[in-house]
Amino acid sequence: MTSTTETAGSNAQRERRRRILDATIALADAGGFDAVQMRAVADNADVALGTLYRYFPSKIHLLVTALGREFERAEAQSRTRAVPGDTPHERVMHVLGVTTTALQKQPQLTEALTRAFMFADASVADEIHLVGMKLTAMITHAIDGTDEAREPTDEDMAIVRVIGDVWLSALMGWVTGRTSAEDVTKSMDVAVRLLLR
Amino acid sequence: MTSTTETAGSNAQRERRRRILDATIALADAGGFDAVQMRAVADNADVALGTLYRYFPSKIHLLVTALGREFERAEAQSRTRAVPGDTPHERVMHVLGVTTTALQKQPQLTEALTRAFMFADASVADEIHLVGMKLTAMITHAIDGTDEAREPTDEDMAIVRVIGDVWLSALMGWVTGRTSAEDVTKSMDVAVRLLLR
DNA sequence: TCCAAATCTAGAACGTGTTTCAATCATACC
DNA sequence: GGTATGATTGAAACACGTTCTAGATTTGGA
Repeated sequence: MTSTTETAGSNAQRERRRRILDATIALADAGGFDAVQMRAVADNADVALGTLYRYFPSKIHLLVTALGREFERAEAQSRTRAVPGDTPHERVMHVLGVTTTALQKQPQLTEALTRAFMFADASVADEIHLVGMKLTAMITHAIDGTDEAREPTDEDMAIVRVIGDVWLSALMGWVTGRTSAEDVTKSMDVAVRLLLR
Repeated sequence: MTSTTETAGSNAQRERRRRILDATIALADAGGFDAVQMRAVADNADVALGTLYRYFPSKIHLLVTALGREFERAEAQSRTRAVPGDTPHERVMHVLGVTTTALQKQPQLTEALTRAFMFADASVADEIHLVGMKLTAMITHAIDGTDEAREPTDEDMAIVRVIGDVWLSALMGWVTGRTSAEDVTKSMDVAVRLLLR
């Protein structure tokens, strides 16, 4: 579960890394993507600018790594409980609804992390992949419900990927201020209905 | 068909606007998003930097407007011919395949325009909306085939939107170098199969 | 034709992501 | 303890999007 980068290095280095990511989340939560300024992150984390760049080679790496840490938390928590709902549609919509509500409560943070995710290039592929895995794990868990033993079929996985794509597009519309939070829920509902029938 | 902004102003102004958009496309085609530098666009279009900003308030506006112009061309052309294929699935995949192939031939241009599209905020909503309409028009046309008279149902429109979302996500993966062009076609095929059954 | 207003130009200047560098500090090994 | 190696610091510098300004040019109406 814990990846190499999170445990590598001395105690002091792990502490620095944690302070940097904490400062990133705090700044993002307060003011969104634009407020996550590298000098501000360095100051708040009590490291020099050069050190920040030694840990994270770009603002995008920094934000996507922070996103990965948050997603890890969310997915770990979701894994502990069965998802309520009688049908796959209900269960998937429940997970997406809970997630969307959580994101709505921290719109600036969501904006910062989503923008970084969308802008990330190939050099961030590993972190992106981690986030994608967590998301598909959450949705797959919802489709299967309590039937833990059931192995997801190829069809299931394809559906989950499409749902993830629609979710990302909807989120993009929301964080860029072009659609409302209800629109996100609505388009997810339509997509899930079309796919899980 | 022609919007206000495209025909407004004097001849000289329309010429300037055209030169600016031409320079934008040329730079994007040659070097992608990063190569579209505002000073370079202004130089190549033979206008002052301040004039460029008077015509387009930001780099994102500039690129999204250029994308709109390209899409307008593509959609106008697609409207002239019936889409080959016997089923909606075949026709949609044909349109998406042709489009993906065209994008592959100009990867830098695609990268520049897609990145701008993804980064655009609410202030670019009008231009974004135009692009979205052109895309859904193309896909709807493909679903209906030669049956021009048929009015698209709500279900059709919902399906088209989901396809558009998946397409955008796939494109994002491709332009950021995380997936291959075949992956784009493959995920489109899976999504279309799931939706048009 | 002439004038006022709008537009255009050239260039300086600012903010923020990123790079670089010399000096200092910490760590591991002898 | 002493030292080599690497990490950290502080600060300067650069790149590019964006803003601003003062003067030249164009335009549209009297």
